[in-house]
Formats: sequence, structure tokens, C-alpha cells
Amino acid sequence: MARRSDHNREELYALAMQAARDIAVHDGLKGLTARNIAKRIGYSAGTLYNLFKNLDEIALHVNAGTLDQLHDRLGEVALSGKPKKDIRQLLDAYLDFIGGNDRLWSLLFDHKLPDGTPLPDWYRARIARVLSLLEAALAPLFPEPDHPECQLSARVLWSSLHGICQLANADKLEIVSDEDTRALAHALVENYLAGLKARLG
Amino acid sequence: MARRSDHNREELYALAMQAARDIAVHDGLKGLTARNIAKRIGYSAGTLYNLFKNLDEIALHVNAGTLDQLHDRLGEVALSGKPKKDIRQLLDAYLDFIGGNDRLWSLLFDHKLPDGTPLPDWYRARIARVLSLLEAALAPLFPEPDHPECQLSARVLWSSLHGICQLANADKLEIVSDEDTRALAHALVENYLAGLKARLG
DNA sequence: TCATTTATTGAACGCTGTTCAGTTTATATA
DNA sequence: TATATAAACTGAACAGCGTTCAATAAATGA
Repeated sequence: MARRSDHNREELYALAMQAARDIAVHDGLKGLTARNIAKRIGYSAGTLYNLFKNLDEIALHVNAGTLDQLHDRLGEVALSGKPKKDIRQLLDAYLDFIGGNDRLWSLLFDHKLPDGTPLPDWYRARIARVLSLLEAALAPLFPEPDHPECQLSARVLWSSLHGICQLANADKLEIVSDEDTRALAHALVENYLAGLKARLG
Repeated sequence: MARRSDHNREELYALAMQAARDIAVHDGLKGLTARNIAKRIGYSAGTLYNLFKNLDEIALHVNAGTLDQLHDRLGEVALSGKPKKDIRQLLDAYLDFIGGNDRLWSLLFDHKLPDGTPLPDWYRARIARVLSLLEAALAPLFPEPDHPECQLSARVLWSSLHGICQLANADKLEIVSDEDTRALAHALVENYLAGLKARLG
């Protein structure tokens, strides 16, 4: 029942986002509640609704940050122009990233907007930015630089990898070890690329 | 606050399961609440807890039913012994199934047990049963009938397909049409199989 | 007929997202 | 400087959630 000047709007926004990230890292989606975030920054839950439309928006921003992190990590892989080598390196960077950020990575796919709510454009751009890294690594395989099958293959690999990691993580694949997950991911990439080469060359 | 003899335990169980399925079909996971299911069968929420340990168990049983349905549908595909042909047919059956049962299919992957809770064995068996259909179709590609890479490839295809359909469904792939989803799925299968053939033969 | 077991319920607990009247403070204006 | 306006913030409230449980009533066994 007061107005405080501890933090201005931007500071508060940053505080809330950091709190949300911290919670997501430690407790995942289930801990990401308005009252939880608010308590962590010393404000009431209602205050969050001055900064964000709703909780979904907060989750979306956390996820956008994760996509950016992933983009930066994958961006560190220096492309050699040899797709097989480059994709392998991207894959390892991807697996390392999700190994070290498993709760954030889960949130990326566990959080869903209500039915019929489209993803905002600024969020879609984050996805496209990651996909473009894959496209760049795959491009040398195709005759033209922006062959439609290049975009398609980037999406196949991205979503397939997601499926493998998600089901393996949820223990829904009748597999045993973390090594098995890596083996699945590598088999996907190796065979898919070998298939591309065989069919195109 | 009474005892009723409208239904015995088994009938009640069946009623609750059917109600849960109906709700899942129409409203997905978000509509699958104890009070919702109870209202639909004319009992109170507490009664459900005589039949099931908790809501998760109900969701698990709905999902087991969906896996059985999927298994039956895929089982209708007559295997020719030609992996490419057979896998293509299985893929089409799979895509048809999830096209006609999208909410049930989503529940299969949206619902998660609390952290650290293992899937019960009877549920894992349902997954294994579906995977074995894929293994049977892939088997002719490998020298021995139960080559380890055959099991592995079945898991790669199953989880990759899941990833493609899930991300496409959530509109997280920057794709446009349902046809694009089919194209991704077919690209996965075609290239993966071509790769297997190239590497093994 | 009476005791025991079983089925069922409604109320309750502690959560959830979200809204909002009410209050306090900062800022702009006169 | 005094006053009006705007902005920030809170606590309580609402309707919902999963789950538990004392109380009740009916069915069953003795």
C-alpha cells in the first residue's frame, strides 16, 4: 500500500527476470509461480502484473534468453565448410549445452501458451536465428546456397534432436544411460547426413 | 454422503476412464481435472481417489490406451520385408493417427509425472510394444535379426518423429502448413534410411 | 437384529493465476 | 510552496486446482 523508489521500472524488470531464471534453473516450470518470483525480489505478486501481461510472458522471456544462450554457444563453433564435421561439432555443443542447462532446456519445450495463442514474432525470430546456424552448416551439401531442402533439413535435425533428448530425458525410450542418448543423437545425424549425401551426390 | 449401488467398482473405473478420455479428446490436459471427471460421471471428486492413486495415474491410463490404439493401428500395416516400403507405410499410419487424435497424442507427451517418479513397468511395456513394431520393419536392413543398431534406429525414428510433430504442432518450427510437417517427417525417414543403407551395405 | 465393513460426500487445506480498490508516494502544475 | 494528478504497490479477494478426511449411510455378515 505504498509507492517505493527502491528500483525503477527497468531495474525491477531485470530483477524479476533474473529471479524467474533462477527459479527455473532450480525448480523448473512447476516452481515458476507469480508468488514465488515476487517473494524472491521482495515485492508482491501484483507488481509483476505491472511489468508483464501474465506469467506466460515471463516464461516466454526466460525461454528467449535460453535460445539466445544456445545461439551464442552454437555460434562459437567455427564452420569449416565440411557439413559432416560442422554438424557433428554443433551436435556436441548442443548436447553439452542441454547437459549443463537441463532445466532451462526443458522449460523451452514444457511451457506452452494457451490454445490458439500464437507465439509472438520476437520469439519466433529467436528460433529462426538458431535454425539459421544449422542451415549455414548444411548449406555446402546443396547445389544452391538456399536450396529449400537445406532449410527443411535444418528443421528436421533440430526437431528430431529435440524429440530424442526430450523422450530420453523423460525416460520414455527404454534406454539406460546418458551415453545411449548421445548414441541416438549421433545415429540420427550420421545417418541423416549420409542419406542426404547418397541422395544428392 | 451415502453409499450407492449404481455401479460396482469395475463399472465405476470404466466410467471414469471413459470420461477422462472424452475430456482429453475435447479439452486436452488442461481440462483433465478431478472435479471435471467426477462431474461427468455423476460422482464427487473424492470417489476418484478410491479408484486411482491420483490424477497422474488417470492420465497415465489414458495414455496407455492411446499407445494401445496406436499399436493396433500400426499393427494393421502388413510388413513386406522391404524396410523402405514398410517404414513409409508405418509413417503414414502414424501421421494419420495423430492427425485424427491430436489431443490424445499431445497428452501422451504433455503429461509428466512429478520429478523423480519413474514410469511404471506396465506403462513402459506399452512403449516397448510400439517400438518393437518399428524394429520389425527395420530388421531386414541388418545382418543379424536383433542387431543393436536396429533397436537404436527404431528409437531414433520414434523420438525424432515425435519431436517433429510436437514442434510443428506448437508452431515452433517456422513452417507454414500441415503439408510441411509431412514433408519434414518424410525427409527424416527417407534420409535416415538411405543413410543406413549407404553405411551398412 | 445388530455390528462391521465399505462407499461416498462435502468441507477443508494450501496452493494457483489474476484482478482491483485502496493507499502512499513522486511528480507536475499553479 | 501548496495542491492536483499520476504512478507504483499491496493485500484481499475470486475462482479454480489436487488431495485428504471426518462424517454418514448403505450393504453385508453374524
